[in-house]
Amino acid sequence: MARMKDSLLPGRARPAQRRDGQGPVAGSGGPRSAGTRRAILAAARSTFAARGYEQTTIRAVAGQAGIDASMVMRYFGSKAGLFTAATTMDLVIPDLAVAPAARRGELIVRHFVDRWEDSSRDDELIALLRTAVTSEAVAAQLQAAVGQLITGPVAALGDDRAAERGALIGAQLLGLALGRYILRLEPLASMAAADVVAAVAPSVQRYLSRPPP
Amino acid sequence: MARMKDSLLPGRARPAQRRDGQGPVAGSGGPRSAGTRRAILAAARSTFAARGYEQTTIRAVAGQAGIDASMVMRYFGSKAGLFTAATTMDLVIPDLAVAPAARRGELIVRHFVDRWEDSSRDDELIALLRTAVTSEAVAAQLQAAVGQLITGPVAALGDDRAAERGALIGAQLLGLALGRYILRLEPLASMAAADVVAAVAPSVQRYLSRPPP
DNA sequence: CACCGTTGCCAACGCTTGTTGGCTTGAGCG
DNA sequence: CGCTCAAGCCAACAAGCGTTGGCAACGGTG
Repeated sequence: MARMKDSLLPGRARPAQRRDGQGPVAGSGGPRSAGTRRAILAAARSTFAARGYEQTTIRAVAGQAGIDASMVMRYFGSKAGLFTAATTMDLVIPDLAVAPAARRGELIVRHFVDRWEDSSRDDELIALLRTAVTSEAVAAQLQAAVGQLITGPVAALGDDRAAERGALIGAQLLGLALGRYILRLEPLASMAAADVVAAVAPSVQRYLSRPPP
Repeated sequence: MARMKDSLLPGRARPAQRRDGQGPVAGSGGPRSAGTRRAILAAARSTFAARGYEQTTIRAVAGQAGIDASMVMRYFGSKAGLFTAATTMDLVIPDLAVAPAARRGELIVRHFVDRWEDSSRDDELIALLRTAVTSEAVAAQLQAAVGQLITGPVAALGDDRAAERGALIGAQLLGLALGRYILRLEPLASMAAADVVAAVAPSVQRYLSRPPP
């Protein structure tokens, strides 16, 4: 089998599987050693976030985790499996109904900016965004995340056109993340989080409430 | 010299230069054969846009241009040189002063959306965006583009805080391009261009005119 | 103690990539 | 015709990559 251009695209479901039928499957959640597993995942998250998918090498992740590259393979089956395991976001879905209608835009923006500012966690979003841009499979993953995290709550308010509003809000928020955390557009990158929220929230508020065209 | 992880970062200024002192330098604009040169550039633009920098191989570009990979090297010196030559945007800077103040947001959004919809040209932006996300050098290139195309015209209106307004508008527009053309968030990706302009323009208008925090 | 599964490392395989140098072809010109 | 020079192709190189299989150390259980 060996290297097949390592495309991260579907069709490479589970190539690893040891030849002896028994033993835990490496790909999903084989509990080999919880400590090492966490070390690998932490190293993978930060490296994927810092360098993107293609420029991240399994050897580098292994080195940062203090183990050998073949260990990463045994734990996660493949580079694509490692990426998947490292970027399964724990979805904290905002509940828009708790805020008055006029402040829901601010609630959304604050929710995401606060999350991203916590640098121990925003690695996942950065890694996902860096990779989605060149991988259709990961792009689909991000589409789904936008659907669940944004369009979903909007639809839960009973809004028709929730899909359109969700996509517009998603584009605004992804642009914000791109400009602030990846491209580091100044002065956006060094503004205080509260100022960013204050600047962007009204736009999101308008996407939430504007009448259909 | 050979392969040095092909990082696209600075420091690899001009490695090509034939050993005989004469002859046109390959890197910048050597007029070897105008037709072939254009064919390579067109193939490079579409491939870089479609697959991103790392997943684009010189062999693929050469194949699409109907020539050999070594020809690409002789024309452009290196993969990084090819990318640079393929993504030098011809800046068409919008003049905001021609529109009344209340319609300048619409003017900006329409300017960029119209440009991107012309698929023969938006390849450059897509390629640039796909690559900027994983290359600091190209990210700097995009920063400069935002400065010239957005912050510049805003500043030309005599606005203080132009930098802040420009960065916010840039983030909104880049998010729009990301969602519509790269991630293809629905229904944003299939909306009519005019509807997109109508939806996003008021946000840009507000970034242009909102009072400081 | 003997057995066995786990954890880990080491060395290699096979493949792709950017890049180089030499060869062939063909047109222009004395 | 014979020479030159650009344009092009072919074959190879060196390196890095994901991935694999075998082997050493160790800890628990009979």
